[in-house]
Amino acid sequence: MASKRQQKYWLMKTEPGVYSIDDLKRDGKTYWEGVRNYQARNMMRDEMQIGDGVLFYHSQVKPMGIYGLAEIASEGYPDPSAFDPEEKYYDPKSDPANPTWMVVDVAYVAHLDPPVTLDTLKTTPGLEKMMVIQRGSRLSIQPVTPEEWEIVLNLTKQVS
DNA sequence: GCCAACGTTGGC
DNA sequence: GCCAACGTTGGC
Repeated sequence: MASKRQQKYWLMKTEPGVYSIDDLKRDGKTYWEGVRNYQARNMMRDEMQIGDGVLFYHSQVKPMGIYGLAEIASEGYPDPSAFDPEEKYYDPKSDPANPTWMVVDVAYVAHLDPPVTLDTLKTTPGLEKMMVIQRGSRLSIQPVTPEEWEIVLNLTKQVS
């Protein structure tokens, strides 16, 4: 067995009206259904590993920003919502024998209090390259560097 | 509510 | 395989 590789860090975006950090706290764990973007799919399928850190970002809310922490709780597996015609995320083109879309499990870790707002991210030295602050950045799953992770956590307190 | 960014679709 | 049209995301 290969030695455990370095922990990686991610930012995952949701609208609180769809799935919020409060929902995740209530559920403890969820699977990240509904991603229909190949770049994001590839990260879940190929790169995420159990124990990776997640910045839980909320869009479409005031103020926008990082509201909590989570962690990756499984490796990638086929997205069940793609196969269910009743599901909003149903994709008739995805063949269960050769699934197009993948999910990972995501487990609750903590709320951030206060949340780290988008405005703060934009004005904090060291975060200039973060994908989430770039204009037109629509990717719902983004890689975060260890340095960025460290800086973000130093901007707030964690509460469970 | 607007509209820029940008991924996807479909005609050719 | 190109690229214009279209739809969606998401900040403002």
